[in-house]
Amino acid sequence: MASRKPRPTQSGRVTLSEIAERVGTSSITVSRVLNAPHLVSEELRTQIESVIAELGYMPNRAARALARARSESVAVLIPSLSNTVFTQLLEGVRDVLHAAGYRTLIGDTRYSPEEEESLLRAYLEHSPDGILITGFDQTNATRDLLQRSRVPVVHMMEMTDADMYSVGLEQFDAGLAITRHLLERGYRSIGFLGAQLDPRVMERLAGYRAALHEAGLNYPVGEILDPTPSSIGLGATLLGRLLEQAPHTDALFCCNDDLALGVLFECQRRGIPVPGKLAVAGFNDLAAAAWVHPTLTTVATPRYEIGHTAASMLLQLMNGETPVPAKKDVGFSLIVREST
Amino acid sequence: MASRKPRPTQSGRVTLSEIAERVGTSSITVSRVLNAPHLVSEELRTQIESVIAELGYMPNRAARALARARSESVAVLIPSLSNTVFTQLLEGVRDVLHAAGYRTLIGDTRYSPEEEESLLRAYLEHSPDGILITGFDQTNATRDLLQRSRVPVVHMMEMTDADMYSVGLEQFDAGLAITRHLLERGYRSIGFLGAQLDPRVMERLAGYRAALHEAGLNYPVGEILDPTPSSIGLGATLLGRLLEQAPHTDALFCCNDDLALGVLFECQRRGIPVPGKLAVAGFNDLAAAAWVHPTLTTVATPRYEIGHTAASMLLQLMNGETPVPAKKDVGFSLIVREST
DNA sequence: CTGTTAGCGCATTCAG
DNA sequence: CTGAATGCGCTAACAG
Repeated sequence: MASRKPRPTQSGRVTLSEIAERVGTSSITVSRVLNAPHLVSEELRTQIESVIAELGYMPNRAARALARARSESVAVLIPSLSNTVFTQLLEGVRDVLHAAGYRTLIGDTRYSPEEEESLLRAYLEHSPDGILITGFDQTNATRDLLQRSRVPVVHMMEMTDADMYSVGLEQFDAGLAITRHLLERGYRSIGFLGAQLDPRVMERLAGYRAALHEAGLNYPVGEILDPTPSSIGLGATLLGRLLEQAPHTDALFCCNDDLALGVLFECQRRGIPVPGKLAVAGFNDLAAAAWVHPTLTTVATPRYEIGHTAASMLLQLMNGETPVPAKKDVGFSLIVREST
Repeated sequence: MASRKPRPTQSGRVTLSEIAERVGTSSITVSRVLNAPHLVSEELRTQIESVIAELGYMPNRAARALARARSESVAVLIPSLSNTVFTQLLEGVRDVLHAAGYRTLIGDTRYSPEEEESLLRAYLEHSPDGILITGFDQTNATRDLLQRSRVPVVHMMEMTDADMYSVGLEQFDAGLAITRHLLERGYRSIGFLGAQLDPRVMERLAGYRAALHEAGLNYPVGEILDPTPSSIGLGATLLGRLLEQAPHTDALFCCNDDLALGVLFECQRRGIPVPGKLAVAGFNDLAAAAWVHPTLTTVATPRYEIGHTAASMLLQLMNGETPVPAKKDVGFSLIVREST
């Protein structure tokens, strides 16, 4: 009767039931050896284990995910892979999640909320068990997708008042702190160099302005804002722009260390003494900051810890627990070096 | 008769058959709208499409992968995520593979063949349709896994004589070229700073030695090899070691720009004129090289292009085509700047 | 402790 | 152009 052609054996890979057949048992028992070995008798277990080893059996995650409605994967969305700030964060994430048996699906949004939305849409098809996402600057559609997916989400890098799980630091306070430091050092014409202009940079800018304001100052001519991605080269360029626009600037807060390094290099090239003629501060405390000449004053941000903590919080959520507190502030520290 | 409790509806997500039911058709037709829309009548199609949009249907990749025995994902194994050399390579990979509808599973091996093996084992469970891997320094077990999986593989970064698909450059030749450049500039006591000591560094070292040899020279006292991961700080440290061990060194080839930058900074600190007293060359042409003072002579390596080309080659293999040639040499270029 | 039954969501095969 | 039947590989639920 049945005249249909069977599909060719698909993957060619060894399956649970092939192992079962070899041993003379059922596939569910083999499955148990893998997932709950204490439920299988010593004898059968060792027998099955040896066949598994012999045949080089390798479980099929797609089948498991389908049957269990859990993928054991986590989507991680960061703005950029070529910025070590985020790759260090990823290391913290990876260390926690891999130890717990999860895979990470890494997505680079290129600092674009639209790209983030599109990546999220793609990754949701994989039914991630959890999501780590950078900041709070999501499109409405992204927020909607997150909500309707009912997948636990932890936001990284910033703090918020909203009712969301998050691990980060107060970017505003950090901008405030480093600007206050410059004020304490006696600088008065303090400029600001900003690039990329993502939400964290804008918060630092707001902190900078607030610090000037509380000192009874303001210095709008010293603010250079450029939406281009940050780079050392851009730092050099923007210094040029600043010196034309506000030649009397005596100190400069750069929104990140890349810009600050570019500024330092350009100062060397132009023979501008740092900090004698111009003090320079950065943000993030990248590896070069401690070695460049003069060494760079900056704000150290605990990226690894953010990733680690956020991933731990997500683990709790994926286990059905409720992390307390829901928001963790990992803080920052002012690193005063030679450049100021 | 049937008294078993049905499983609770698993994911809660909208499925093909729910959409089919709403429209009054079968799930296979809905599937066709997604995968082969030209096979469905205009009328049914628009009707189905609107229900898909209305319900926010999202395909389940696990189910699709299981049914098609294809995951539409590619595993990418690189030594380090915190080295921009590899993140730029990943950008090339990503641009090609995402455009072709593939997801990338990124694995950071920490320069360890054993870690690489363990990651590969984990990722093979996802049935990747292809694999991109760095270099040729795999464990025997890794080679075996790759072979038996029958998944297409492309190796990145280096060249080989073996019969494998690969995209890279002759690390030996690059080391040779930059050392020849130093020789042409008249330097004779040319040292070598190496860290990490991965296969690519060792090839560059071999190229360096060959160049000295063909000039009738050798300078073993000027070779500093340290298995520690590269960093700017390590460059500074190793310079100190070199100056003790071989104070008459007049030029230095650092196995990468991180070390070279550390050397340059430390020279500034110690008041050693570059290139007056010591010429310095790096490798990779990282962003800082063109801006540091003095600007750094180095070898530019086309990382993005390697990733892009390797991914394109892998696409061909996954489509059942045979890439010709099987090995692509993307070359390198000597960038001569102020430091030599 | 072990096995049977059923089904996860989708796509291939073949028959209309 | 559309649909029914079937199975991908695995595991939850239940019954022995």
